[in-house]
Amino acid sequence: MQEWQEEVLAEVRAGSRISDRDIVDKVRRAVLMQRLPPGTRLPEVTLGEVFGVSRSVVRKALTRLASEHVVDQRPNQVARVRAPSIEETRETFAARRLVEGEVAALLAGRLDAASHARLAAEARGEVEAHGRDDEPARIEHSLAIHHLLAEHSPNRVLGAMLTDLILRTSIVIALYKRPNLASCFLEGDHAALLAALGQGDAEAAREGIQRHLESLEALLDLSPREASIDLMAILGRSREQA
Amino acid sequence: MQEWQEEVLAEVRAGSRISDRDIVDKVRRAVLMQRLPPGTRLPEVTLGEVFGVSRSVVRKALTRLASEHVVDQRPNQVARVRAPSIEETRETFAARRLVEGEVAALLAGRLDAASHARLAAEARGEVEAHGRDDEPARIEHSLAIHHLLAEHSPNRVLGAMLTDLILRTSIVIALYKRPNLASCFLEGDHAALLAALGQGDAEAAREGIQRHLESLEALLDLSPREASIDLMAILGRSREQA
DNA sequence: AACAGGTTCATTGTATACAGGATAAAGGTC
DNA sequence: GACCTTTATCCTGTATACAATGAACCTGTT
Repeated sequence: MQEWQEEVLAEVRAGSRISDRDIVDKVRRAVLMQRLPPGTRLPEVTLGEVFGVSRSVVRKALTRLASEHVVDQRPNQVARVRAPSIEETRETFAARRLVEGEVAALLAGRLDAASHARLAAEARGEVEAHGRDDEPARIEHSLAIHHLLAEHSPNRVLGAMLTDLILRTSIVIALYKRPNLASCFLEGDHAALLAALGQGDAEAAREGIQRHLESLEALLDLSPREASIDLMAILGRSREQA
Repeated sequence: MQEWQEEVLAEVRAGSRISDRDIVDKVRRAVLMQRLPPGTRLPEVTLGEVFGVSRSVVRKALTRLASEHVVDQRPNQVARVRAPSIEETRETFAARRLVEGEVAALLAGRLDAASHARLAAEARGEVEAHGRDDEPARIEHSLAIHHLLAEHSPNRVLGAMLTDLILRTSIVIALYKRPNLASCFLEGDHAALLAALGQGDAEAAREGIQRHLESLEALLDLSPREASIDLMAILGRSREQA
């Protein structure tokens, strides 16, 4: 809670106006980048001081983050960064396969040239970043691809659901990535997907997405943690004072 | 805004403690029952007086309702009951077909006896209520069936998404139901679904759900409204003083 | 040394006050 | 009479104060 306060404070001094949406964005991003590990306490006053606003604004932001499944907000208790279980991780991936597969199928053959070019550019950017061993940049490009799919979904309801699922899977990927793994890059997956989209082959696009997500999930370490996590959650101390 | 205030006030006097969740429940229910038609203004102070709490609690409730897509909350403007467009209605139904179909497929053959019995009882209750021409009761039973599916979904993430979609489709059904139609009852659909679930036939269950939802959507009047709704939304007055 | 009890502190829940923005009504102009 | 401007009112945005709950800690006992 000490180091990142300073980081955010710096960002705050640069930008002048702070609203609840800014707080949501910054916290979401910090969770995604693992600067705020799961279980981190997020007291309202502290956050208020960090962002230079009062508790009212922070409270609204926290409620929103809770509805995005980023933080856990329980009555009379400090909000904490959520730690999705292994089971929930599997379920989130399954849900995303279903939804993103459908979105890709709907999108097949219906992408305008500009959007397709934009997607292709991001895909190129991803392989290039991977070549440079620049994993953060690679992740940005990869996320951009999937977010573009969500944005352009002909079905906006599914698109919004997909946006949520992309965030949630990103969080659990960061959480459960095998530590020895340098990158979660799956060579050619995105290119193949774009090809299927361009050719208008809906089923190929759907299966391309689904296989891609299955491979991604397989890269994670989802072996049961000998109930250590459960014990932590139940009698848990010893994580927040670090 | 006058009549339902009294109703709610009565309910409030009965139950003693009021929290934001109670407000969410009551407003959600009122919207579902069309006691709060789309576009209804929901000022924070008024709601506060109705429920006997201050704006803080009301604000939290409204934010939650907004995240449930029940109300529209825009900066510096009064919250209003949301009026989903015809296009969004179609998209919501499509999303629900996808998600509920998958949930049904996952659930096929995996329902314990008690849950199956509960579902069967609700289905019987529905036909019985329909026989009595008691549409509100029929709706309750029908909703109970679908909510049970969502609750028992092996994939809890999909289950939560389904709960949200059930609410949203219920709202648009109330909104776009053909006025001459007495009931949205589809004879045998639920029974057939239960049979497929009991036999463990995943694909039959999925298709049963999907056909059921398609029939439901077909019962609605989703013909374009000659842009009258759009004009209303854009230059709109003249709806709230009623 | 382990445990039960009570006490203190940290943190959230709720209400209220004031400031700013949006809407609606009144007044003035063409 | 229609249109623009001005003003008044309503309503939300934000901050702050007080109450209430929960967690940590300290103490006294066995």
